[in-house]
Amino acid sequence: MQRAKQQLIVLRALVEADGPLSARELWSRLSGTGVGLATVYRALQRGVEEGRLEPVEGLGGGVRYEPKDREHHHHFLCSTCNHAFDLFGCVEGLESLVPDGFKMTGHEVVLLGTCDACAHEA
Amino acid sequence: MQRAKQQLIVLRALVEADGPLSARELWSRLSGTGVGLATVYRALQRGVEEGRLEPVEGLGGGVRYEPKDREHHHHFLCSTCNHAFDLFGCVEGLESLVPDGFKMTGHEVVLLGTCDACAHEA
DNA sequence: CAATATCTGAGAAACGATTATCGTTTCTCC
DNA sequence: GGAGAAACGATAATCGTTTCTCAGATATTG
Repeated sequence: MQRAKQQLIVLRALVEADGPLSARELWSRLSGTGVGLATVYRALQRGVEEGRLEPVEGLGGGVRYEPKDREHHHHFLCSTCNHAFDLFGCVEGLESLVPDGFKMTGHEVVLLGTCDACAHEA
Repeated sequence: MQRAKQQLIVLRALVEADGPLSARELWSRLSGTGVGLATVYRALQRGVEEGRLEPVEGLGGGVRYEPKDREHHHHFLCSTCNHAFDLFGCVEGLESLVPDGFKMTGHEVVLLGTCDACAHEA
């Protein structure tokens, strides 16, 4: 088996994904490549250290990761397949929610529902 | 020690909170009452089963709970003290983010930053 | 008050996610 | 090609969270 490029395989799979992936989601997409779960974690950890990846929490169960060079966006979480999709665009009216004395430095928006594929099944 | 009302103590503490609490956050607020962590989990589990409580995920680390009878609202997560605060009001423009074929059934908005108390320290 | 069912706190156990360890393989550089 | 560094996959160890177990306390019913 070829080595030393396993971490690149991991990062490439993340770049090609249409949304943030958890370590295990990523690993299951690499079945057949022989890449071990430990290597997936190593690639994610290094990616974050080097500033290439961004950990994404708040999508139900565990941390997911996405490339850091994406434009500002949010996510859609399918409650059937539990997959997270990138959504481009943003919302308005956030500032009016902030209480006096609080300082907002960022925001997250998650839409919940059913993705296209899952809506057509059932 | 008085018994049989321990679960009420737990639920009351949750109602009085200004945001959703995790099991451990709730428990630490009850130090001095003698209520055990297991009882906190039991009260939370029963509260959810009976429809009184709502689990809230996506606020960084573990599930939090809040009374289900609150009006539609969102949360502010202080990145210093890690406390979650309720925010009343909502935002506009969510529908435009939904991709074709997807069906949105709900949404979550989390504002990140520093709460009033933490902003005045440092 | 007695019999029974429920509730409780403490700690053990289970669980999933992540990290550390190990012997081996591959890479880099000369 | 060879030496040393780095990366690899498998699996064990760790960590925080949640659930389970158990003996005793409390409430309920009659």
